[in-house]
Amino acid sequence: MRSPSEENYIQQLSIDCVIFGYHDKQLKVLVPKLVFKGDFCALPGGFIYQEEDIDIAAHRILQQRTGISEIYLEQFFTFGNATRNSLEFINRLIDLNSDKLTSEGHHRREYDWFTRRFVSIGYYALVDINKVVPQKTDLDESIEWYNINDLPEMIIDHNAIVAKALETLRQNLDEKLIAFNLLPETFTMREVQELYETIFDKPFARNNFQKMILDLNVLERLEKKFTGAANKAPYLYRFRK
Amino acid sequence: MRSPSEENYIQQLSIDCVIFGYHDKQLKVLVPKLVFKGDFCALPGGFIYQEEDIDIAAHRILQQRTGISEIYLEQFFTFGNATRNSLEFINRLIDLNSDKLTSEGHHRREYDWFTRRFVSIGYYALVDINKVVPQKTDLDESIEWYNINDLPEMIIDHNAIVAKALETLRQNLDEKLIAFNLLPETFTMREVQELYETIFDKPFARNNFQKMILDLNVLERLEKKFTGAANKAPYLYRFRK
DNA sequence: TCAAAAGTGTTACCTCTACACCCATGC
DNA sequence: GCATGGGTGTAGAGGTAACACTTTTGA
Repeated sequence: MRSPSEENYIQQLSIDCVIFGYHDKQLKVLVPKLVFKGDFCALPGGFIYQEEDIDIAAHRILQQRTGISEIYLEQFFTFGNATRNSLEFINRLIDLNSDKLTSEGHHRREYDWFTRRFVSIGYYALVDINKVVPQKTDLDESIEWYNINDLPEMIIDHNAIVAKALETLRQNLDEKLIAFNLLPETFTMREVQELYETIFDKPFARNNFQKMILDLNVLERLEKKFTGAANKAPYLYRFRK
Repeated sequence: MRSPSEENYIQQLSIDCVIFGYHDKQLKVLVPKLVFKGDFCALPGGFIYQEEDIDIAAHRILQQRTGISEIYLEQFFTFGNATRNSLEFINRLIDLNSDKLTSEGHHRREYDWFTRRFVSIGYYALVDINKVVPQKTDLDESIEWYNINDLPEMIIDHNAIVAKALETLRQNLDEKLIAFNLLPETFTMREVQELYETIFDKPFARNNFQKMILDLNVLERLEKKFTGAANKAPYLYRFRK
């Protein structure tokens, strides 16, 4: 793998992705941790090739990290404060990892590439968490799902980027009917409701919620799902586009 | 004034502004036409200094073109198709203006700067059209307000940028109470209604509209406005933040 | 038979809409 | 007085929220 400074990327422009998943009544975000000492966490991100649409670049980055190609993806905001650079982060990283790194030749170019001020285009993705096998890059020590309320501290403004992504997700959820991207192929009405309650962090009345969702006319009712529990078996539903 | 290629700008990143005004029951957009032969129109735009927030850059560009500094301004989308470059436009411009231009030295650098692929951050502004004195730059032959339904053909994807801006404006209008930025300091209820009808391109019932707007609790009722017409004088209102 | 959870119905309430009416103004 | 446009009131429609009830399931 070549270094960013050797690739034919647009300079000082990056893409950062907030990948939302849902499991166990928790909204989660996929966050890699870098191989370097110091517990540096950063959103999955990347750069844009000279001849590449930004949407395509975002898809490429997403596929790299999740292993799946059909992903719901939406641009939501572009972050461009002048202070958005990795200088502080990179210097601390070098300080803590001086054994592995030298600051000459090749590394010098990398340093110059990474420490400049970047403008970053934010995308959020909604994925079925069961279909994703998180993929590490060479630079990742690990990549994990974190509960959105329990995110690690991330570099630069990445925590703020997640906050803005969540805000946009809430605004778009009803209008664009995108919540189902977070669920598996089939699901019960209770699961939909719990997802909504998690995203909006508030309860919904069960009967009214069911009515509201069914009135959207986007769900197909399938057979019942027998769970073995001592109660009426719920129907399964499938989202139809 | 120095040329863009000589300034310390971020490369391949630009800002384009859709400046909305309102007059005579028409929603208008401020569009400059370039000095060169060939009727080239382009949205007011510019570039971002290395040490400048993108919001500040947008304000700077706006102030340059409108002469006013307190402007309602909002980022709405970032346009980044790989085909977004001015190559075709610049070549046609040079063809048509070969008498004024040479392609050597200084101009060569300019050519290289302008013909690369650009990613552009879109902002829309809402201004009181009476307060604006449109300002030409060195490169503008003219700068004029165009009805949004009667825009000239603009370079690259600028017409599409306006369309997306209008879409966003409609979405944000009610929630963010920003329509009043398009009106003068004081206005009648009829003027507010006509503005809304223009933006949404549909009629509203007069009494219900009044109730809806007053229920927002953001207007202050002032004295009556006697127009000389043979009917009841309407109240003036002021928007209070 | 019972508890738990799913499905459905019903009513009260609020909001939005359409219609109606009255008021001020200048001719 | 009268035409014109502005301001306000009100009943009906439609939608939302709260409550109630029935059904299914396995222990």
